[in-house]
Amino acid sequence: MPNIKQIAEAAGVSVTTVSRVLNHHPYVSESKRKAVEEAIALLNYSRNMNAVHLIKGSTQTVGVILPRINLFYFARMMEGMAQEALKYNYKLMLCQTAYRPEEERRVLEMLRDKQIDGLVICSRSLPLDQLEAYAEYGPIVLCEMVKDRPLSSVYFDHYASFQKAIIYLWDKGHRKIGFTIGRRNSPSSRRRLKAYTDTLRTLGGEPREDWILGGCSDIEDGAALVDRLLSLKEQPDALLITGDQVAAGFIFTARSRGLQVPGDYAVIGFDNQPISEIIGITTIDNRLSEIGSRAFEIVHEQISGQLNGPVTEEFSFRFIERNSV
Amino acid sequence: MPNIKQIAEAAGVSVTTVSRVLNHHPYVSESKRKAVEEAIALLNYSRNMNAVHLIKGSTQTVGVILPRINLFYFARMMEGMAQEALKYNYKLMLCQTAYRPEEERRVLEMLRDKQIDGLVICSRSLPLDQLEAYAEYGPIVLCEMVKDRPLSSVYFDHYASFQKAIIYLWDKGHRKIGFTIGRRNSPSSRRRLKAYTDTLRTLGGEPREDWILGGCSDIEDGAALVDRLLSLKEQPDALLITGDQVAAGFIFTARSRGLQVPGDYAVIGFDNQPISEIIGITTIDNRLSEIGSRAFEIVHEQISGQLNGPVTEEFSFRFIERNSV
DNA sequence: CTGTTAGCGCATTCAA
DNA sequence: TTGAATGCGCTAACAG
Repeated sequence: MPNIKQIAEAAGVSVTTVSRVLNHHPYVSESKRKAVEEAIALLNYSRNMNAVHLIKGSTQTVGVILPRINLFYFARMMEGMAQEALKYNYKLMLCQTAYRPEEERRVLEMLRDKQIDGLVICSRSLPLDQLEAYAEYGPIVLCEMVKDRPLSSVYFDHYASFQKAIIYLWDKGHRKIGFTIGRRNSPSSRRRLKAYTDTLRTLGGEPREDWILGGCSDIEDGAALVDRLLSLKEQPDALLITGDQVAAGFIFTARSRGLQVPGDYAVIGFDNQPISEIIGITTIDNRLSEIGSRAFEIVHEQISGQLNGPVTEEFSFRFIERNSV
Repeated sequence: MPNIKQIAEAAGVSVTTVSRVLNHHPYVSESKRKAVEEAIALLNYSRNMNAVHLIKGSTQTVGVILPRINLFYFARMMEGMAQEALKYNYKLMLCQTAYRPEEERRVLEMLRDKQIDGLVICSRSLPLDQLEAYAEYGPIVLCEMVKDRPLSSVYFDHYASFQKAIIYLWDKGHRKIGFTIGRRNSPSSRRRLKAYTDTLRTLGGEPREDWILGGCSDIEDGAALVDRLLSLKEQPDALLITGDQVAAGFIFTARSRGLQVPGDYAVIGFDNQPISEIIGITTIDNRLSEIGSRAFEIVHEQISGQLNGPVTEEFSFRFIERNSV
């Protein structure tokens, strides 16, 4: 592969001139530009971008931390980011960490080592303090509620949406309300738990530990939920299921066992995933794709200096009434 | 951010020595190693990886071309790749191209420009000839059947699986068989079309143009399929639906309209997606995750020189009989 | 408008 | 076991 010097020689100009035409600078005579372009074509030249990155100190690449790409929740966010990245000609480094702290740390180190210019964290296991230590190396945006830290945050209010859903169920006459979560100890799960406890207490209901059903991320988990519920001493009559795929798995399996949804169980799903419309699941749209694109956009604005300091943006949710309650 | 020179000064050694401890070379005295490590810790130093990439001529990064990450088919492959990439400490650059040729080309140029060391193409719109031109810059693996070209290929046999499914339907007494596809003109779709035509002709059946239903990628498309079918003059009584999400959308919507599946329509899905087990869809497992991980592995083996020249690997499929036929 | 020159931060040959 | 010197390929300040 030829380098810039060889192009300069072939075109009979200096490397600077070659660099200028490469970067579309003005002040290059038409004749020399032609000569350079011809040499480039002739020798099939292309820049070594690593040299450009080295000199510029940036890579036009943003990293994305998520546990698993093959979950609707994250795939949808990623899609939003990818669309945005395309606009600005940025690249996305996908880092599927499976919630392993050491992998998350490796990505943070990529930020420090200048392999990426910024970072979006969809979900994490590392404590905020550890993330914070890397904020000096480049913008970091979290897709969860974070305030008063050098980290940006784009999120949707899990607390308020849970509250809304619980009140809706309560108004429909349900008193035994349970809910599912993915990871037990994630920041979002903790917010939801708090909303569950607070809201039920306020209403005069009873939050119950055994109605908090962990480990529900995918459709199979929803299917397995039926048996988990049936094995409880006392069963809830309504469920908030965080993820419409999970809800769909539950509803389908429950019905195939002769249980009624709604009826035996009222269900509210989350994310307004396409399946929820088809099955008619009442759900809460938390605008994942928009959160993803906005997260990328913030990173980009911070990299390019249009935005200074961390920002926090809350997205409002949309309650969608269908036929599962 | 300090550089290697400053570390050398702080530690009272030469940059070479610093470089040696950075790269875990032997022949560094314990005392100097200590001094260097202390200086690194003290100044909070880390390497600028772009300089390393420049000098080494590689980035430990593999690009992935796919149209949309939020489709099960691609998310699953990506997951396989990501798992493999983790093993070798490689990074993955996700390039969601929406089948736009100019975006695909941009990724190929990244290969040429040394921003990525290799490339996996899950699905494409560019012709093979154009891809081939970039093969000299680094290993390219396609997830489709490609032979006798400087491109590697890991694929699952769409022809044989379609054939198998059609014969199965035929044996069950179905004579009016149609099928869905995503893009009309993709290489895989063409293979399937050929299998459809060949197999039905051999059996004495009638392949029909109006029973080839394009534009089916997601669950909503499956739901919409019901009306499309009902509006046909003559309807098929059996369908191959490429993607269990699509099949699920179809089955659910059909049933909610009072149609029977199986009964009014027999359905065979594809991919053995989790939803197919829950709904009981007869399907063909094409081992997407394995294809993804093997694709990455091949790129990696070729980058590291363990493998020379393009390889072609076919994965066998698995027919899974459930209750939709 | 153009070219000379000095780095960007690091790995590596070569000589000691 | 160590270090000086060279260069990876490119950009940009500077001088003309």
